[in-house]
Amino acid sequence: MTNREVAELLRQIAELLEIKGEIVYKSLAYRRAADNIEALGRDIVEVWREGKLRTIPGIGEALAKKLDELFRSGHMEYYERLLEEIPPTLPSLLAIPGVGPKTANLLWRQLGLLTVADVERAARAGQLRDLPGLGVRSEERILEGIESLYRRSERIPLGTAWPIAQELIAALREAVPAVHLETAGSLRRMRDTVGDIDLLAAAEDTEQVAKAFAALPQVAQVLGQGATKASVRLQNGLQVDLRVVETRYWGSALQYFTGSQAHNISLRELAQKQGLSLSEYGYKRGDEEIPCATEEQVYRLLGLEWIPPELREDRGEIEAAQQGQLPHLVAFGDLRGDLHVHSRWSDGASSLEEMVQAAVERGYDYVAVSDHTESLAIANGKNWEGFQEQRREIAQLQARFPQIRILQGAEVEIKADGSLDFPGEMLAQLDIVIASIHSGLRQEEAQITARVIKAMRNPHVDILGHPSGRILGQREASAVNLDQVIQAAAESGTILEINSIPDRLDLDDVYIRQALRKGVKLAINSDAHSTSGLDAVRYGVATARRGWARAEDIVNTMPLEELLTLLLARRG
DNA sequence: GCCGTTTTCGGCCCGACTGTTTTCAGTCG
Repeated sequence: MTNREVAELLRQIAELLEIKGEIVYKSLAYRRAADNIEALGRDIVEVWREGKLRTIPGIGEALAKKLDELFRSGHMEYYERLLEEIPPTLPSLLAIPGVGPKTANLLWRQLGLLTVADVERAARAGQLRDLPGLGVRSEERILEGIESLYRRSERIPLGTAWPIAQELIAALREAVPAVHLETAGSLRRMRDTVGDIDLLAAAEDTEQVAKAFAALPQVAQVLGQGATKASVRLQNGLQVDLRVVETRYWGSALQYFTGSQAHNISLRELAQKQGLSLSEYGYKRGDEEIPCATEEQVYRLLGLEWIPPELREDRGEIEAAQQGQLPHLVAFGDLRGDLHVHSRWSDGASSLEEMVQAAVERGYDYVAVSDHTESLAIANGKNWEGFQEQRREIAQLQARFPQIRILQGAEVEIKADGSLDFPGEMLAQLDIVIASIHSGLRQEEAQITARVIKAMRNPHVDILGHPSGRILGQREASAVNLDQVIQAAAESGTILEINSIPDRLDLDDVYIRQALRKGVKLAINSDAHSTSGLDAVRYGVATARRGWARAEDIVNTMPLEELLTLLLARRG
C-alpha cells in the first residue's frame, strides 16, 4: 500500500467517526496521523517492517496496532465494523458546502438519505425544512451547496495561479492605496496546487480596498463584498478571496491567513503553554492585547525565528525554529545555470541560439541543451548522428557567446528493460546526461523500480529526470518506489531532478526532503521547450524550498568548474 | 486516539458566520 492510500483510509475512518458522533478529538487524531504519513517521505510499509510505526508523530499504541493488522493481513477489522454501522456512501455528503457530520447523520437517520442525489431530491421536495434544527433557509443553503458542488473546479496548478495573483496585485495597487498587499494561503506557501487564490491587504480605509478589488476589470462576478473582505470569480472561473485588515494587525493577519491550518494549530498550542492566546488579531494575555504589525513579531514572541512560508506545514519547522535550526533555503538568485532545456533540434519551439540568448539574458553562467533521443519519436528525438551535427552548431554558438558555457546534454530514454538509447561510448562524449522515462509508465512497482535503478547505476547517467512521472491533474505518479530510488541515488551519486514544469514539479516537496536526509544532490531544471519556459524554475525553486533544500544541496547553484568536477568524478 | 519543562489522566486552536435559536450548535477556514 502507498502512503497516500493509507492516509486516505485513515481519513475515511475520521469522517465515519465524525458522522457516528464520536468525540471530535478522535477523528482529529486519525487526520493528524494521515497528514504525517503523507509527509513521511518514505514507504510506511518499510517503517512498519522495521517495527518503527510508533516513531511517526500522531501514531500511538492503538493506531500502530490497527496498521500492523492492515499490513499483515490486508484488512482492518475496526474499519470494516465501522462500515457496517455507517453506510459507506455517507461521507460523500460532507462534500456539500454547509453540510457537516451532524447534518449528514441527521439526513441519514431521519430520512434515510445516503447520497448527494438523495439529498437533492429531498431538498427539492421540501422535506428538509421540518427536520430538527433545520429550516427553510437551511434547505435553500443545502441546495445552493449541491449546485456549487456540481460546478466546483479542481485544484489549479501553482504555475497557473501565481501569475494571475501577481497581475491582480499589480492592478489593485494601481487602483487604490494600500499599505501592504500580498498573497496568502497555500499560494504564499507555494503548494504545487491551490484551491483558490487568497490575497491579504492592510490599509487605513479597508472598505475602499475591498470595493476597488470587486470593481477590477478581471472580475466576472462578485460573490460577496463587505467592509473587510470580498470574494469574486474571475473571467477565467477562478475564485479569489481578498481580506483587508488594519495596519496594526498586518503581521498577525498575514501569519494567520498564510496557514497552513496544521501549522497554526501547533503555533497556538505553543502559545497556550506560555499563557497566551493567538488569533488573526495577535496575542492575548488575559485582557491584555498584543497585536503584531509584522510576522517576525508573531514568531519572536514565542521564541521562534521567522519561518519561511514554504515550510509552514507542521512538518517539524516549529521545533527547528525553536532551536534556531531552520535551514537557509535556496533562493531564485542562487541558480547559476539550467541543466535541462530543449531546442528545435527535438521538440522545442525555439532555436538553439534563441535558447542560449535567453539563458544569457537571465544571467546564467552555463546552460545545458538536453534534447530528446531517438526512441522518443513523438518528441522528434534525434539519433547519434543528429547529436554530432548539433555539437557543431554548439561550437559555433559558443564562439559567439563567450559569456556563457554551452553544455551539450541529452535527455536519454530509459527503455522498458532499463537500457538506454545510446551506448556508453557515445554518452561519454556528452557533457551531461539526463535519463528519463516517457513510456511504459504503467509497469508495476518492482519492474519499473528495477528499470530506473538500472539506469541510475549507469556511470554515464548524471541526472534522473522527473523521477515520479506525475502530471498534476492528469496522470498519477508511476508505481516507481521512490524510497528505493533515493537510496540508489545515495549509493550511486546520481543527481535527482526537480523538474520545474508547473504541472510536473517532480520530485515533489516530500521526497525532496527525504532525498536530502540521505545526502542526495538535486538539480532544479526548467525543462524549457521555449525561451519563456526558462522562467519556470521559479516554481522549481519554490518546491525545493518546501522540501527544505539549501543552495548547497542544488548542483546548479555551483560555479561551472565545480559542477564539471563533480560530473567527472561521478563518471570515474 | 494522542501525548506530557504544569499531566500516564485530562487536556486537546481560534474566531466568524449562519440559522435556529431565547443562549447555542454547526460549519468553515
